[in-house]
Amino acid sequence: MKRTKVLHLLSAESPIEELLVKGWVRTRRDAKGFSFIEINDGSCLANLQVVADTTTPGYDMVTKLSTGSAVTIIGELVNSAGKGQKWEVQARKIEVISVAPENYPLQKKRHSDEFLRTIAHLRPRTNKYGAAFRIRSELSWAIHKFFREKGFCYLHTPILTGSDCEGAGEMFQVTAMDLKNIPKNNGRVDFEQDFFGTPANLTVSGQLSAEMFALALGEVYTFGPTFRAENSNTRRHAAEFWMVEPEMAFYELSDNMDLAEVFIKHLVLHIIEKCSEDVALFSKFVDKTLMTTLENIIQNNFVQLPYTEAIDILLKSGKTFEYKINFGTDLQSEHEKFLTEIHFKKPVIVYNYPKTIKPFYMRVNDDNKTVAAMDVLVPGIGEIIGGSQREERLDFLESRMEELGMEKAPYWWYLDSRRFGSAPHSGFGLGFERLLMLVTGISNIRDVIPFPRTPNSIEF
RNA sequence: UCCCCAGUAGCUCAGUCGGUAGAGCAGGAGACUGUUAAUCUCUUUGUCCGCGGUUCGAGUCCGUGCUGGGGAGCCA
Repeated sequence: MKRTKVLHLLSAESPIEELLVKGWVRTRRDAKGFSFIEINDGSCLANLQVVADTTTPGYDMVTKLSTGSAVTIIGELVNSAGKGQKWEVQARKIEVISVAPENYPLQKKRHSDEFLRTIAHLRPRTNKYGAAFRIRSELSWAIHKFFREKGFCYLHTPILTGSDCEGAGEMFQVTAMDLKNIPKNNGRVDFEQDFFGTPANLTVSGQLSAEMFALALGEVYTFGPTFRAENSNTRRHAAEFWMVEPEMAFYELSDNMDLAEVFIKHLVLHIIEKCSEDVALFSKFVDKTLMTTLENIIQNNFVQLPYTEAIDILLKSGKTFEYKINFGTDLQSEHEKFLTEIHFKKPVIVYNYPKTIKPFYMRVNDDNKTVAAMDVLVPGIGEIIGGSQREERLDFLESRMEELGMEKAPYWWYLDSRRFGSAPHSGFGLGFERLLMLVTGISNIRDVIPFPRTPNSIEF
């Protein structure tokens, strides 16, 4: 007999005479002569209630079924005689696959997120984390679906990179050298003897590679792991996270901003529709304002606000900020919060930042003071997307690199794209985990990553 | 890296003025019931984070280290 999943049983249209279901025991309630066993197999949030009585083959083992035990049930799907569920399984045979002993760490009660992080290998067995990781999966699929329907190519950019100054933060160095016996030349590390013959790092962004493919395939996106060796200790940062980076030929900044908005709205709507049961758990137990927040994102136009106007609003707010704001300073958390949570109360796209605080590849505007950059800020999370129109003019790009004291030689291939058939193009990077935090209301990035990596933490 | 807070039973926590520790849940035993994180009775469990100090006496006060959390910076 073929195994049926709990998800399908609970959404059955009619009774089923014989079925096979396997899963893990969430809880067991004994009555005189029979027991209720709740089974979860991960296919959905809800448990399946199984009723077994003393005549059921295997019943002698039922009383030993503890939370976490794995079982096989053969039985019949019938309308439940009790309240609280439509269907239940009347067991005909129960086989115990394994019994979880009394020291099984997950109990039938609420555990703190901090404790569950210490048992990250077991926490997906809880309602909350099961829901979070089902949503993570669905959100990944939704991203691919969105781009596929728009005719984007999915691009795999390298994880290992020889570029060491992409300006996106501290990088993890990668080497095949014996660290206990590093080859030296005149007292310096001799990278010529390393695997690639030159220093190598883990990628901090696939953008520069993606630009090359956008200028060939038109519209591309990457979706993969990204690494930052920043010593960041916050609930919004991880050393290893996933980033979505679309890159589009012939897109100008406004096209870029419009895509970012449509993208986020599409994904939020998708999750509300496809994961309603899991989302309901989060809005009930994790963040009571979640549905309001998500509706707000779907229904309202994002504010598109030039950086200079953002500065004006902040200056005229009458609020005293810890960090003084004026043209040329970057927006701090407190400023982003003010704009998204107090002033506009919805997502805000700030664009045209001073070129002094943005990287070399962003397109310089006609005022020669600002660049065509844009950051999407959302209430509660802050920056979720950072992007720009890229500088497609070779002379502008080279003089920017010179201004910043960058060595041009390693970028020969990047500059080549501006020599041969250069064209306006734009793109952005979206922090996948931050989007997950947004749609679940989970406030710590460590709780939306299966096995999170943060400073001093690489267990599991 | 900086600032703040916390660390007590397997888990979540309480512990007054400094006098050698307690509850709920979990575990164990029993009762009862188409039960819903079932209920009721009985019951086991402690390196009070480590080290040092003050004191007749420290879970409690002081110093220090470690771990965790929140905020800031860096950023997605």
